[in-house]
Amino acid sequence: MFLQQAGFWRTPKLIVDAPFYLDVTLCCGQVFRWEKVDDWWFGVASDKTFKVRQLGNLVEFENVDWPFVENYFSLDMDLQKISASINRDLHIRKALKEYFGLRLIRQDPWECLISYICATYKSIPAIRHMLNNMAQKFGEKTSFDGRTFYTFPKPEMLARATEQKLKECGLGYRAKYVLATTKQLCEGGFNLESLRKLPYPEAKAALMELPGIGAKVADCVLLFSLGKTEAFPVDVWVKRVILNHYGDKLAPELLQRLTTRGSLSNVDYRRLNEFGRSYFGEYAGYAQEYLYHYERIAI
DNA sequence: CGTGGGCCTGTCTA
DNA sequence: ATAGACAGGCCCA
Repeated sequence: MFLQQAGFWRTPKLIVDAPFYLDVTLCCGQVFRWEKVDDWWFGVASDKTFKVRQLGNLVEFENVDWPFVENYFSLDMDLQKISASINRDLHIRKALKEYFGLRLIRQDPWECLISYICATYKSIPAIRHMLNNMAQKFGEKTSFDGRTFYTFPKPEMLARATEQKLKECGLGYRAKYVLATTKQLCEGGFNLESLRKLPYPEAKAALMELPGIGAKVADCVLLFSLGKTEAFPVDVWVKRVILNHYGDKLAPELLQRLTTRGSLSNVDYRRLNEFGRSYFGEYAGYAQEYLYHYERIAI
């Protein structure tokens, strides 16, 4: 992965011998709590507070070791192979070319789950706001590099919250879903990690049993934290991508409904999801992320 | 079993 | 300024 290590021991500098585009990876909407100060990104992941930056193919980081960084940014995945696998048409080819090096982050499943319950019907700045409020109220305070951070609250901590307290974090109607799901994870026999072993459809069905988790949230959790690269979340942006660039690959009737109706029905979600997975294959989730980001930036 | 309407509230635009 | 629309959907009737 890296060819050489040099420099001051506290700040390892690694020449990464694999395509990696840090800024896009952290900006493309998969994670919400990273913060850029000058050219350093500061973040908390699984109770580790660290910073990372990229200068060309030189990646520097502090307060964390290389194996963690490599795993977190899934730099062990062969992006050339993935790219070749999803490179099915001219449109995605442009997205791949523009943002090559965008990586799917391996998030903590618990944090990912709560984050995406909160993400429903909200804009990214608002999601960030909610999650930071929750971390500040229920997480642990840490300090690093002269700055203050809060870890994402553990399930036991959040289980002690009340619906009112969560609403004060700006969650609105999502508060009761977060609380109910948290309690099921703490008390009930629901084990998030065990979903890794299940095939995609079964893991998805299991997630959708939890309060506040529909098909879209389940797909996000599976893709971003449980290693299901074939998951293909369909949000308003992906719907736009499909309408604008893949309409000719859909049934005319479906295309007609999508253009006339605003919101996506459960059935139409499933159809778009199935389209994405069958069209792009086992790495459909990577295709989704490149297309999503490309469409958002193009506005 | 498929569909339509309501929903908390932070942000952004006019 | 202040209202109004919209936001990475989910649940229930």
